[in-house]
Amino acid sequence: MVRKPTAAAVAAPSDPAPVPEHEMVYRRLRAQILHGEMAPGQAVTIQGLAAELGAGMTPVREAIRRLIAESALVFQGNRRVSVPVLRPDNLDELILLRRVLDTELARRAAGRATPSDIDALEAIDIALDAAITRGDVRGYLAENHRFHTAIYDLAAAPILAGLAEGLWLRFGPSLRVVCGRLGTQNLPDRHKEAIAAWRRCDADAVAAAMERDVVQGMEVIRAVLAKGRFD
Amino acid sequence: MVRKPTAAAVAAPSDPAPVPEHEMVYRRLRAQILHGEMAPGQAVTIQGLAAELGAGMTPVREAIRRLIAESALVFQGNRRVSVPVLRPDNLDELILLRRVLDTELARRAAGRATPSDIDALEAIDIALDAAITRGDVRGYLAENHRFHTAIYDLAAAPILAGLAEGLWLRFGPSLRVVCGRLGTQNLPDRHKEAIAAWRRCDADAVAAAMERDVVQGMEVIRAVLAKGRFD
DNA sequence: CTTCCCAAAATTTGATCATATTCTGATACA
DNA sequence: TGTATCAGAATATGATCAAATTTTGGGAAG
Repeated sequence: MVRKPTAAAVAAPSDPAPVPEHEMVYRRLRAQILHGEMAPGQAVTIQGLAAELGAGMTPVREAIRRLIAESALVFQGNRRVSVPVLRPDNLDELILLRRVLDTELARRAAGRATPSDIDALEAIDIALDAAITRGDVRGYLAENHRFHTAIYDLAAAPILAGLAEGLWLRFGPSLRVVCGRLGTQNLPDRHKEAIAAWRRCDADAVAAAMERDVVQGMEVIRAVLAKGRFD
Repeated sequence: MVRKPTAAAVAAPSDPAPVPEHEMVYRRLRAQILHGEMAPGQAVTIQGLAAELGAGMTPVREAIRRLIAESALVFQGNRRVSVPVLRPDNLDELILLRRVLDTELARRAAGRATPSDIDALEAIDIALDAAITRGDVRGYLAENHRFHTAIYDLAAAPILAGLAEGLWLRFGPSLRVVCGRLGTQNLPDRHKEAIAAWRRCDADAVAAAMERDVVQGMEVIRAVLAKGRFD
């Protein structure tokens, strides 16, 4: 019954391909979208990506399908695929969803976080501040995402966390545009309020702080989106 | 070299491939999962499905990838794929999500539905009642899903609707198990309350009725899930 | 003599690639 | 302006390789 994977678990020092190539391509493309390295509206071709990433067509194809299913890419009816352009009415829905999901996840995380978990969150927030004062857009986006993802992981609610994580893919491309216009100085950051509330074990205050953080962040996107038409 | 551009253009009476094959396979598998034709925990193999559906490996492969991305199927670490088994803690999250999404979508739909839209909803509900009294499980599942989907479409909120629709894939396989144990008689149906409220243009009452409908339906699943262990 | 367990062959299944076919969009020509 | 042709890209097939599970056979212990 109980099987002992004799050699597979020991994992030889030279691991040639523990994760398949379509998974690697997926993660890479996902990271690019998340960090705003692909412009909204940009066309995506299988053969182009295959050549660019030095991968075969089949793995690239599967990665693209997966990203389309997550709405990180859009299939344009004919056989074209592109990075989606965020519209103001879409943003309204995203704000509503993040208000619900991020606050619920933060509330659950508040009931489960150990002091060392909170220390880890604070460490991420410090790195985030450093990126802001450094004017490092890429670093800000990465640390901010890491902060929220850490909360998702603490909540022990895989379905909610998966949906919340999926939302980031939708506004990722636009985030880069926003930061490119505003710089990192004027970005809101309610993380310190949340951390303080966490230390007090005040779940309601944590949720409230996260809601403010999310709404303010999304409103910044909305403001830039409404002002500049980048088609 | 020698091309036959005419063959496709003449378009025989039976349209051979207006939609690509991977899309056909996807829709078919999705429908099977949604209608509970695949048992929770059942293994899914590419080659098995390819043989069963008379399709090539590549289209089946892409359809499975897509369904995995929607969490309609699960990738089990090694390279095996199976229909997910719903656990009670997952159900808690699904109930929370459906309460939020279905009520919000119903509220938005309430502000936009025309009288003929409401008539269409009522027609679906009548067909649903007929399926219940007939004891037709398959028909009940189909009409119930159609009812809620029609509301999603009316709400004009594509992101919310997409997420709500995606949730159905998660409890679809279990729904069939539930109906197999209970029959169709004891299933709750708050649709008539909702339709009456719709006619009064009372958005709050519509949302409240939908919330009761959703919660009662999901609680039925929870009760059966907690009672019978079907592994 | 039977039973259990471990190891290695055999089968099944997934991953990747090269190739052929079909479709879309655009350009050139009338 | 409208039509025909062409290049480019996506879809689909089958073959090939790699990995994992299952089966099978032999030996040791009871």
